[in-house]
Amino acid sequence: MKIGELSTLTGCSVQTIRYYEKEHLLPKTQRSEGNFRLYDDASVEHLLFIKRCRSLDLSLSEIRQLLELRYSPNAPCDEVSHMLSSHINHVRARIEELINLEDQLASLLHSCPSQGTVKKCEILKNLTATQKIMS
Amino acid sequence: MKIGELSTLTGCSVQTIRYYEKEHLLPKTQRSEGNFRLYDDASVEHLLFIKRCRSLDLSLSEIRQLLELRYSPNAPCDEVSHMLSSHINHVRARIEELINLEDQLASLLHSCPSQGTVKKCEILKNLTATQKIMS
DNA sequence: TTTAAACTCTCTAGTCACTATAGAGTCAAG
DNA sequence: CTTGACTCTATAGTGACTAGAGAGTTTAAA
Repeated sequence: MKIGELSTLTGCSVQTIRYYEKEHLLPKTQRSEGNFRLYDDASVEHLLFIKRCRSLDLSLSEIRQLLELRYSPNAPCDEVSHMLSSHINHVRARIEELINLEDQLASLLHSCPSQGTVKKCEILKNLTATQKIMS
Repeated sequence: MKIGELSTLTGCSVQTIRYYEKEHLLPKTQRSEGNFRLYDDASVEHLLFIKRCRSLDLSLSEIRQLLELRYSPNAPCDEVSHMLSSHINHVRARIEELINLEDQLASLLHSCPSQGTVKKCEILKNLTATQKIMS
């Protein structure tokens, strides 16, 4: 199959597929006479693996490592879980940050009744004056 | 004061300050005879405002808008709270996404005892075979 | 007075994971 | 035989910086 079909089968855009090839996440394929990339079922599989990893927010370089492991059947598998658990730690840390942010933003929003003019806006005052926000 | 002092006073790097100027978040300053940027207390204030907004994850273009409002004392202040509440919605949506992600990653991690080799690794199998992860 | 260190200047390129475009070539149907 | 859909490569843009080169300026010590 050509790149367009791979694209519709996997839901990755054509440009993204070419980009993955350039980044060595996909191996270079055979080409047709007219220099079109040719793919097979294994390519679909391979690309879907990448897509699932991306949907878990793994970086391309993490995925590259996973792909290497995937094709090294006798490697110890704890590398895989190690990577995943460090990744989950990042995610958890980011969640903490965002929840904190949400609190700050909510306090800031409550601090101003949103009537009147900017001159008296408590939000802008709070952004100007202090790191702490009074709610 | 020169840019280095502004940098230490605000905790923004020198490059970042110059970048903000280029992006019109900071006005162009006076220059010394030797072409060094010269700042005053108002600059510190201004930059700290930007920094606080960044710490709330507001984008530079959102901050540009806030700065405009800040210097338009008679503008209605609900633009400010409107921007903030749409921002908080983004933050909340992102938190939802990340919590979902965390669940998926945790299931994936649990699916493999992390002993043995890649060949039998349930994590890789789950990443390969299906979108759903068995825990 | 010299000179060395520390600071500043502009300009350019790199980061990440794409996305968008230009301009050219290939292929299948009408 | 031409139109339209597809594909190719190469380049530039996104956001918010960060890093570096290479040059000029200022300040302090020798």
